[in-house]
Amino acid sequence: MALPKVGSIGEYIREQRTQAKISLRQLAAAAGVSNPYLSQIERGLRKPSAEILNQIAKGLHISAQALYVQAGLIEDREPDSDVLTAIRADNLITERQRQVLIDIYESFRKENRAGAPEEDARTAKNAPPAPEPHESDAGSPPDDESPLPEEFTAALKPYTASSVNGHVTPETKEG
Amino acid sequence: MALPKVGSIGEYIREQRTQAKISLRQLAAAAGVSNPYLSQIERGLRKPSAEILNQIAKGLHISAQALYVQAGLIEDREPDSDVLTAIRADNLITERQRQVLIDIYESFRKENRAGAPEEDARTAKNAPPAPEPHESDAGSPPDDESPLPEEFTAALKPYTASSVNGHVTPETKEG
DNA sequence: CCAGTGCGTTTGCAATTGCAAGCAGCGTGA
DNA sequence: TCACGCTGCTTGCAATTGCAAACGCACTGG
Repeated sequence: MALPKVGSIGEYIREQRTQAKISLRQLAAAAGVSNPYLSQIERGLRKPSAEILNQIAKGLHISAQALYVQAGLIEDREPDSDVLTAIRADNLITERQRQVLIDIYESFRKENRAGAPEEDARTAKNAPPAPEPHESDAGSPPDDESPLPEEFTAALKPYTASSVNGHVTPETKEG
Repeated sequence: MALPKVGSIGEYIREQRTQAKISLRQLAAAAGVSNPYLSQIERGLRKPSAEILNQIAKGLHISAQALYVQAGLIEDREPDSDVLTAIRADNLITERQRQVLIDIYESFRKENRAGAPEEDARTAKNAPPAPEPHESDAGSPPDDESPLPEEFTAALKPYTASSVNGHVTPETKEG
């Protein structure tokens, strides 16, 4: 059981690194870890400690939280209701902006589901005990089926359809 | 290089444990770690890995994030808002989608600041409540009246151009 | 008084992390 | 062709994690 889970975090790191167009040694130097160790981490041969993980996150200029979540080290929050709840609770944006954000988020989720039926979002280590019924407040707008206008999805296509997903490993060749 | 914070995380754990009125062994059992090791962690003699930390957090029924912050493993960057925190913590969207959402949200905030610096965005009459885009034709009507708010398309402009994933051209492959 | 049970701690060891050094492959220039 | 620099990968080894077993102490009670 030691192996499989660790792999995803390694893949994720490598994905982020290649996206950033930096070499393994560069990231290793930026993160303050040795290059062979980073190599082993990326291939899932080693399970980096939290400190190393944090340094790698800094080297990649990504959120350490995202990395921990990928590593399955943070799992308290409800994964899907959190963003929507926060958006609905935010009072610094207009109602229309709120709806746009919600639609975008749901569109992303939908695209991910369609494009990657395998729940790449890292198989949950613990089965979600009870899906919290995050009921909307009284004044919530009835979200109907048609979430987004056409041009909207069209504008998002470049991110959702092909390139954003990016789990297809464009030129990850090994062996 | 030893982090001086390691002590603080131990103190924090012990604090939480005593507050919960549970013994060291009980917490060790609940967290799935050995009692001697937990003892050493609490006294700062050992630096627990992220996995152990996560298990301890679960055993304590506290947020793993809080523990990571205490351990100095997460930048204590104050969350700009709950929305951003939630977006960053979400693992059901890709990294690029995350960035798009963050950028859009910040763009909204920025526009709101410029337009109505002191007025609560919710009270702004600028935004009608819930737009109901009951589109009839899925074709491309002349965009004399876009169903999308202007701020939205403005926010998306920078991404549609080229800069979402940094610089790489999405589908400009050499073939 | 001594067995039994709980607490936190110490000790010794297998397993693992993380690194320095070195290896093989690829592209560039003399 | 060789030298150089770059890419990532493999190999030993010190240091550390994390645990099982055992220790000392306080409390209960037969």
